[in-house]
Amino acid sequence: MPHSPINRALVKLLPLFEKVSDQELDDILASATSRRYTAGDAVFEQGQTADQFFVLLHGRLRVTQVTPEGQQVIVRMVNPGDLFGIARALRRPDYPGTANAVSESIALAWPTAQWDVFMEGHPALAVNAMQTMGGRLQEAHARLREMATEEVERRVAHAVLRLANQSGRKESEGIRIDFPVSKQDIAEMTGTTLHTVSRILTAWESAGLVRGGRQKLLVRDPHRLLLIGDGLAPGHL
Amino acid sequence: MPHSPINRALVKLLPLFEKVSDQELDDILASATSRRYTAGDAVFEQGQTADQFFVLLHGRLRVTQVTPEGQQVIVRMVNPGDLFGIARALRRPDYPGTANAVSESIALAWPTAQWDVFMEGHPALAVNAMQTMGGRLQEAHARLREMATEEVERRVAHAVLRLANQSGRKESEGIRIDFPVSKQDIAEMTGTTLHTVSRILTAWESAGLVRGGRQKLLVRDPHRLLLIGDGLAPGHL
DNA sequence: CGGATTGTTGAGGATACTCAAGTTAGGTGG
DNA sequence: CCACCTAACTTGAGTATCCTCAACAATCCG
Repeated sequence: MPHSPINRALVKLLPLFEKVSDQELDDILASATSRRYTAGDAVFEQGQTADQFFVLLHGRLRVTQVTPEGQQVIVRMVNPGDLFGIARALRRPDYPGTANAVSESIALAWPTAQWDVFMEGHPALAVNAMQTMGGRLQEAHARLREMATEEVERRVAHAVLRLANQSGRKESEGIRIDFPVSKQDIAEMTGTTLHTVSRILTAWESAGLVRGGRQKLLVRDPHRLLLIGDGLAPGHL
Repeated sequence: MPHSPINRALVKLLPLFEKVSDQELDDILASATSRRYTAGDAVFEQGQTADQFFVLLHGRLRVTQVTPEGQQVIVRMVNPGDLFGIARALRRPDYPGTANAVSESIALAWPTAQWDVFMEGHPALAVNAMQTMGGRLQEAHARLREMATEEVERRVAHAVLRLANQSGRKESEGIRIDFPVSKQDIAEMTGTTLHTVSRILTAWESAGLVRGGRQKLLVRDPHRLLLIGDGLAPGHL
């Protein structure tokens, strides 16, 4: 599969490549390889030497970190168009987390050495990459603020809304999270246990806010969920 | 005070300007102004239009965010050499937090409009700035992981160690945090209350790990603190 | 049709918060 | 220089949230 020629049209519209000329883009794509991953596959693992960085074209990835004690934390979800595995930009020799495909995924990969070349040679790309990191930093701070100040139910509400915004697809009955999410996953995003998540979601389901199922999630009433997230709706009746 | 000529030697050694030529540096400094802040002063406030970005030359700043409910969270401490207030890099029109001097401080300031000019015109600077953001992102993730998985005492241990590493000065008896830190501050860094911090620190003081005082903190035994942080030493007894 | 993964629900208990005094330290003005 | 005032801190008691432990049910997959 590697070294198949990559179609410029596929990536031209990604925000990451905004204001990058066709000429530059061809140059950039020349050193890329395309890879396919099936659900469950690891794109890279925590601690491994960071010899590549990636852009996700299709699918979803879950990036996790494992604590020394073996507890897992979900750092973020990678959505199509996202840059990931950019350990090099952090001047790290290894990947700080593990990236797993949660559904069938396709990514472009470049050798790490290309990073600095791209950054120095394509200022527009550098600005876009910086913006990507900025967005990620803001999300991390938002989550920190939540973890520091909010009770579990509100954190779960925010996590679910974030999933709906980033990876939701509108359906007749609400917003569907269009990849498999387990209660354990939500627990690892919010710093709680799957038990607590289960209790909260069943309560919400009774209230008609969401509809769950085995690794399925449909948000029926985002507005009321937002109220819960902001502490303006009951919760602990 | 503004528009006094700025000495190149003062900033030449900062990591941010590594590999930036003298020529470029002069160009960059030409549009900078230098400002002084006394303890307590706000450099900028949350929500304010981000018309400048800064580099701290001397002193310490505390960057906080306030939740809609009025709870404060300390996002980070700014140390000499650090870039801060770079809302522009995040494509934000306003500052996402408030920066207060905790001790006498001096900073360089540039108009926001210069940001893109610098990034496009000085690739070395762009790479360094990206690295700065990368470091910050890693710290945010580390804190997230802590908040998600660790109990309060361990989080406090990590926060204190982080302060010691970033802003500590070696003394005969240990590592002194060389600016005023209150228990409230530590609480706002770790997502707990000043009461709990007080209880933990007095316990540590009895054990000879630290020595406290009104807004004072001296780490006497970083090694044992690290053990507590990693969950390898008692704590709750 | 088993086996495994995922999810549900209950009971009990611990961590850490809230509420409530009170104490100490530092700065300020008389 | 001392008295006072405030901000920072200490400490105790009661309690709520949420975790742990435990058993069981449902769903998916081969």
